[in-house]
Amino acid sequence: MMNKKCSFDTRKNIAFMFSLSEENYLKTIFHLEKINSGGVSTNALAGEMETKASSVTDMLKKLSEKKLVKYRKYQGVQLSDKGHKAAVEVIRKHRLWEVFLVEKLNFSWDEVHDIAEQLEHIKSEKLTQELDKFLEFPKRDPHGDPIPDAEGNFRIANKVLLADLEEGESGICVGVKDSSTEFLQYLDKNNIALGKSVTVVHREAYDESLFIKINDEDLHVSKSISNNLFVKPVE
Amino acid sequence: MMNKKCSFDTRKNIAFMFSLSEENYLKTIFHLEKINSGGVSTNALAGEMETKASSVTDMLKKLSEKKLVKYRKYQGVQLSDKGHKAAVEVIRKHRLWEVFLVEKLNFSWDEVHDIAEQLEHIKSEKLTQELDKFLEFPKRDPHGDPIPDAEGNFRIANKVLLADLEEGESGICVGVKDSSTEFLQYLDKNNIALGKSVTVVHREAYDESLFIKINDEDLHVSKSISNNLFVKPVE
DNA sequence: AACAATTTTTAGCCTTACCTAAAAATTGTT
DNA sequence: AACAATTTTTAGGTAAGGCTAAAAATTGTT
Ligand SMILES: [Mn+2]
Ligand SMILES: [Mn+2]
Ligand SMILES: [Mn+2]
Ligand SMILES: [Mn+2]
Repeated sequence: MMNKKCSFDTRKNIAFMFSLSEENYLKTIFHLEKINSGGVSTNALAGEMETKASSVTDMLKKLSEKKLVKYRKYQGVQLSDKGHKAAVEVIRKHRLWEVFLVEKLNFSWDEVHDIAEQLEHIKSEKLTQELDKFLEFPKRDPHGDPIPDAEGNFRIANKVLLADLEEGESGICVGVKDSSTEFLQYLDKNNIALGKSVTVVHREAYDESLFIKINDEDLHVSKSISNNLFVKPVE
Repeated sequence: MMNKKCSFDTRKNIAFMFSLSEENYLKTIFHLEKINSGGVSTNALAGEMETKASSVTDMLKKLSEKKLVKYRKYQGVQLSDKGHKAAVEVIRKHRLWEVFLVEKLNFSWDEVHDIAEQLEHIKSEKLTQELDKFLEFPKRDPHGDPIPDAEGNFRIANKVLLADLEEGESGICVGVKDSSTEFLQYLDKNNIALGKSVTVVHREAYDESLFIKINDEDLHVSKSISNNLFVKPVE
């Protein structure tokens, strides 16, 4: 018995199809599939969503009934085409709103994620399209993550972790793996920003820390830093 | 036992204080108080919210416990100072987002309300402030309604219904009472827009329809039109 | 192959925000 | 004042999305 309360989006949009919670699950499954491709586990999902495994199982059954995921008991879950499409749409909105906040409203890159978590659930296809146009179809969000186009296509980037560069190699900072306020503020503090060039001068074998040159200055960064900064290798 | 799920707004904002539903009730009570000042009835609220009186009673108890309203059984409800403040904040956000949609994203005034209904619930004080600044502190939304400032102060306007003008009197269109798509599209179709000057040429006594002059053209409008268009009387 | 550890599911509850039906209070009419 | 009509509240339920604790399935280790 479909509840009415649907004041918006009755017309143009098939949207309001998915609840806020469903959208968050889909998005998280999407992100986890990229890491351990081949079935996302209930526990992994519970960890990422900061909820309990039993709650995840409940939701997976619901998503499965709606044909958004392929789910076999005890065997983990995968997005269906329909689920994939829905997840990408949410990610597209999240990243567009992040660009809006930084480019138009003077937010810094460490302040936008939590607000985008809310804005990504606004239902209006026209809004998303017009926002995209207003922002002049940005290719990447403030953290260097790619923004899928209206058809859901990502342009994938040639990027590696700073940690994976060899001694003597250089790269351009193009993204962050960790978008936490803490990490982003560390980067700000040390004058590391997307677009800047960085060179690995020396790798300390014992702790895998790196001595790097950035902004013509020398900096010593731990593995936990180099492992969260993406660079586009130069040459 | 306060449920955690509060991923956003843990820091700066005391917000996430009110649920989406609570905010909608507060907003609706605010609007109804302006009409029948002196206690909003359960039924009026149920009608406006498209819900049942019993549901309203439930919610009024909750709002009352949270000190957002003054509620005495069978005696209707009034906003407390705290509730008033919360309602105004939601209305401020609603109207700012409407301005954003029209001014920046090429929406027309009949398309923005439903999207603003969603956006008005986004929690971030900084977002509201920056949006206000980005829009250059607009005083009115696309329908002519006043936008409260950050302190919650409305600039009230000198406006009357077109229906209340006498024969021979003129006014400038400054707002609409009915913001429905249908009414706004009627106005568009007949070239009536905010800022335009209108003169009452003749009032038809029988049906209270008006023969008006607008854009140098003659137009005959029914009472249900003249009763939903606000004008600022000239002279 | 057997047992232990871990993961996942089930069963049973809770809260929010709705609902219907019935009871109670208020209001209107004679 | 009495009765009827209307409004409002109460009582009891539902669905979504959480939770805990216990049961079941899978995985790892000997
Ligand atoms: Mn983000
Ligand atoms: Mn989210
Ligand atoms: Mn509106
Ligand atoms: Mn609303």
